[in-house]
Amino acid sequence: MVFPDRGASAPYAQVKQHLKDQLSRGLWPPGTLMPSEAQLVAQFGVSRMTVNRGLRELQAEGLVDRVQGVGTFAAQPWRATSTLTIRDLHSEIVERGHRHNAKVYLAREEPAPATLAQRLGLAAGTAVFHTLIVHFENDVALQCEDRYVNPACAPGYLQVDFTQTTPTQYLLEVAPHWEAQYSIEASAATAREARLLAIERHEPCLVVVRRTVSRGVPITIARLVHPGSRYNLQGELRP
Amino acid sequence: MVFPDRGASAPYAQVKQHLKDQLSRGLWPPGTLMPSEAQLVAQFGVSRMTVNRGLRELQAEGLVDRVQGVGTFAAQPWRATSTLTIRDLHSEIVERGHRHNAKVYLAREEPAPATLAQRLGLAAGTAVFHTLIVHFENDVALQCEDRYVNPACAPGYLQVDFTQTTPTQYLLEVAPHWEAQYSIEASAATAREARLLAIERHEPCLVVVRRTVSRGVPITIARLVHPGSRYNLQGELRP
DNA sequence: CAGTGGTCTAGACCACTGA
DNA sequence: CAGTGGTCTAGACCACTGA
Repeated sequence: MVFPDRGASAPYAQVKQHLKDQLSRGLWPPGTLMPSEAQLVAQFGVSRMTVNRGLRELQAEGLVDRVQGVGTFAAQPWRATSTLTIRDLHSEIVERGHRHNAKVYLAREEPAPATLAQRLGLAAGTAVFHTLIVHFENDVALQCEDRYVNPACAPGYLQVDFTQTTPTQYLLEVAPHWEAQYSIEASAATAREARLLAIERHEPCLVVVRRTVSRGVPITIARLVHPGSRYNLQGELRP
Repeated sequence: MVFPDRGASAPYAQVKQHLKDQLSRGLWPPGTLMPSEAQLVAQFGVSRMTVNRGLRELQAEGLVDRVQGVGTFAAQPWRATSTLTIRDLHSEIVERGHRHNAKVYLAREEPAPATLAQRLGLAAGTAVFHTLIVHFENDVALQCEDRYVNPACAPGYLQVDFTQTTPTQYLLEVAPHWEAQYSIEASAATAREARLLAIERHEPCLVVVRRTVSRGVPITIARLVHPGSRYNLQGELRP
């Protein structure tokens, strides 16, 4: 039995992989002019659209720079940005085969302090929803989630049972597409957070602050505090 | 004066943007079947390759799932991974218009401890290069860089003047293309790190551990310790 | 079987660059 | 001006899916 095409990937992928190999061998140091589309067409015996697709994907990956009217240049590889997956804690825990549960310490409506109101695009003093939830993996506290929600975006927020679903999951249903900005820093937990997470007062914590926007409207701001000894983020950079 | 095409982007980009808008309006909830390429060809009056490119890019962005023989489906937007730029500290400081300088506390050859040797793909006890450098922004300590280097990849490493260039910059010249794995966590500095960074013994620090590999060969492992009060990472997620 | 997406072709027109 | 990349077209063949 013959397997047609087994092991042989699509032509555009071959062109792309060939250039990638040469780049990683240092054949074209950063900034060097690489072969033109026409040259690659001749070299590989494929159409220009095929070569173009390979080059376009290399450009999307940050491996080459292309300038109309000039040519294609090897890029500085470290400009490639790395991808970091910040996943829903619930799915992360479940995927490890562990048990996730949550304790809700607060779920109420409050007038928004000035700074917060501004970041949510609301007038100071406007009522916002505020929840404080601790998430456990196999009964070990992993995250303290202090969250404010724009009521206009999720009117039913306070009626949700957050021992059964997470705010993230619920908000995704209400406002399916979104953008987020986040910052990651190390700091000590507040006294209350330390108590809720059952850690010592000065244990270093990984703090992620995330602001979520959907179609220009701020939806929610969350401060996610993780004990440094129990949680880390992993990622990779792969040109 | 007429500006031809001003404001009107390429047809494939229009198709893509149109679908993106509809998705963000919630027209197709996650998992829903979206229009086929043939339908979009009819709707937009463009060729199939044009529609295909728009859809392919949406797929690359994680906004749709495409299954051959079945169709195109709206994806779960939160599966999109966010990009986090971890930049060279030197360029970051210079770009802020500030002054960067470095103090080299250690630069020598050492026998590698077992764990480290394993992570560098070397036999235990093999000689490796070890540097300990503190980086300052306007004379404030921002990062303590504890780095081990595989001598085979950068034989001249110890001869470099690291007050003039950074290990990252130098290693990039020696081994231009690479992959990296990293983890980010919060922990206390060691006693020595606290002293070098001029911080209190228990100040929370953001610790990035990065292992760099080029063409399958480990090049270097670095532990980058940042005082939590002086440094954070920022990123965004943008479906 | 009809419908889907994956890919390629051989040509085309264009904007842009630098000599 | 010749050379470059950016994009589109109208067709093609294919693998795959589910009825």
